[in-house]
Parts: sequence; structure tokens; C-alpha cells
Amino acid sequence: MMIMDEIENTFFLKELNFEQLPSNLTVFVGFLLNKTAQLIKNAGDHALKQYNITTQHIGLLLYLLHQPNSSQIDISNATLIDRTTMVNLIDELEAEKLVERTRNPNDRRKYQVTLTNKGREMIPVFTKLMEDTENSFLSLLTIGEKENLVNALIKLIVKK
Amino acid sequence: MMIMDEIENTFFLKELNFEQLPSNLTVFVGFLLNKTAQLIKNAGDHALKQYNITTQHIGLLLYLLHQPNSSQIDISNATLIDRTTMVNLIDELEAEKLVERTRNPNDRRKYQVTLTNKGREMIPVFTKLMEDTENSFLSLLTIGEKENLVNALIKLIVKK
DNA sequence: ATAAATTATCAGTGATACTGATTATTTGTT
DNA sequence: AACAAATAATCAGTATCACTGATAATTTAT
Repeated sequence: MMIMDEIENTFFLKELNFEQLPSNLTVFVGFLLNKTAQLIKNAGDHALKQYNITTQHIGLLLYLLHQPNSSQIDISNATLIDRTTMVNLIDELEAEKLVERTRNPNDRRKYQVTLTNKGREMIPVFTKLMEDTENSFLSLLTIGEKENLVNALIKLIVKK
Repeated sequence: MMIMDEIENTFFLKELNFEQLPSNLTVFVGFLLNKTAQLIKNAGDHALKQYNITTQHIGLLLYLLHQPNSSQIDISNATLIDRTTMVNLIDELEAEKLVERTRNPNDRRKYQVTLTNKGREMIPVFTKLMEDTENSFLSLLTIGEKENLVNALIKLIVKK
């Protein structure tokens, strides 16, 4: 496979000092995904640090913008974040006065999580910050490569 | 961008119940990378569970196969895993009798981390398991798509 | 009316990354 | 040779995140 040469020339050999590679490269896709995810998350979190939130919170806010009054389970399902982790994330957004919990009058087991005015105001700020951060992170890729990357990742996630 | 339609038709709309999306899709690349990395890691860890190791350990073993007698710092740099985390990972591999620490006689600050016979015997087993797992995970992608994915991820990691 | 399911919550566990300090050792400088 | 600085491994502690399993409140199904 072509990739093998590519890796040996660019990545493992030069940067990671791998001098030889196992015969099948797929062993490393998990590693590559893991490290890339870590790097882009760090970049995003760093940019958001001044606002006391992380990249995880952004997904919630954007979801709420388009699906107002969602329950925590709804948000959990939509963002693929565990329901018990969601409790903390929404606690944190509430502490920053970006969202509010109100009971759903039609089903009092549920909350309606809603954006506050501050939340609505801040979303464009956060979005811009994240866009800039991700664009900078992805700047080595062409538009086509970005599209391919996104499409591949979506395929892999949707499959599950 | 074409991608927007793609996402709306396949992913957010159907699976995640997003009905509308922010104008710039790059906000979500971090999310996609994060989730994909999580899923593939879970799959690998599950396959390796019977051997009491995780996908993280595999990278170390393979590195040691090609760079015997490496120090912990060497491995740490090669695998992009923090040096303090490395201590634990090698503890765990040692507990499983897959590697050994011996002091480097030329520099007694360093260890030489070496594969045991058991370690060398098990590597093909682990590799096969990981290959099967990753191939299954990536089975929806064509060869070309896999190559593009790997190349894109390598570009993004090497850049940093 | 009762059983079963659902939503949110909490306590606890485990994996991982990272900071900052410490010890032992080696290297560089005078 | 003596001393300072750098390096390798370690440890204690913090933080994030995913996840298990339990519980209380409420709704739905039988």
C-alpha cells in the first residue's frame, strides 16, 4: 500500500522514530484518531478556557439552539455523551448562567433545558472561537481533504 | 458545501436529531474525531480484555519490537504518551510479564525496556486481534478512504 | 391499582493526562 | 576535582471523562 511509504517518510520515521512498521497499518488508525482528537480538543479547550467551559459544552449549546427545551436524555442521545456525565455538563453550563433547567409541565420527570439570554448571546462568540481554532488546526488540509475526513468519520460513527 | 447535505441526511438529522446546523461545519470536527477515537478504542480494548491489556499497550510493544532496549522517555516520545503515564503502562506490561526493565549499564538513570519471550510470542496474537478489530471497524470505508483518513490524521499530528 | 418504564441524580470506579516535586545519575563548566 | 545543570524515572496529587449501578420521582401500560 502507498500509505506505508507515506508513513515511513512523514510520521513514524521522522517524528516518532519508528524505523520499521508492522505489516498492516490498520493497527495504527486507533492511535492516530486518538491523538488527533486529543490535540484538537486541547486546542479548543484552550481557546474556551477564558469562558470557563470546554469543547464538550459547545455541542450542548448548539444543540439547544436548534432543539430548545430538550430533556437531558435528549441531549445525551444527540451528543453521544453519557446521561450521568450530562448532569455535570449542564450543572456547569447553569453555573455559568448559559442555560437553565425548568421542569417540563407535561412530564415532570423531565427538565426543559433552555438557553438563557446570556447563552444565546455567547453562542456566536463561542462558535467563532471554535471555528477559528478548528480551521487553524485543519489548515494543512485542503477543502477536499477536510470533506473526506468529515465524511469518513461520520460513516464510522453512524455505523455503530 | 456538499458536506452539509451529507451530514443533514446521514448523521445529525437521522441519528442525532439535529434539524439545523451552524453555518460552519468545522465546529464539529473535534466532536467527530473524539467520538470515532472513543469507539475504535473501545472496540480494541474489548478485544484485548482477555489479555489484561489495552490498545495503549500495543503501541508500546510494537515500538519495542522495532526499537529494543528503549528507555521510557524514548517510548514516551515515540508514542506521544506522557512520561508519568508511561511508568504505569510499563508497570502493567511488566505485571503481565510481557516486558522487563533492566538498568542501562551505559547510563544508569535509564532503563532498558525489553520484550520478554512471552512478549515476543504474544505480539503476533495481539496484532492479529487489533487488525481484525480495526478492519471490522473500518469496513465501511474503501481502501482509498482509509488511505485518505490515515494521511489526513498523520498530517494533523505531525504538524503539531 | 399495580407493575413496569423513564428521567434525573448520585456515589463510586477506572482510564488517561498532566503538574510539580524528588532521587539518582550523568554531563558540562570552571 | 568540584560544582551546577540537565536528564530519567518515579510519585503524589489533580482533573477530565466514561461508565456502573442504585435510588427517587413520575409517567405509562396492564
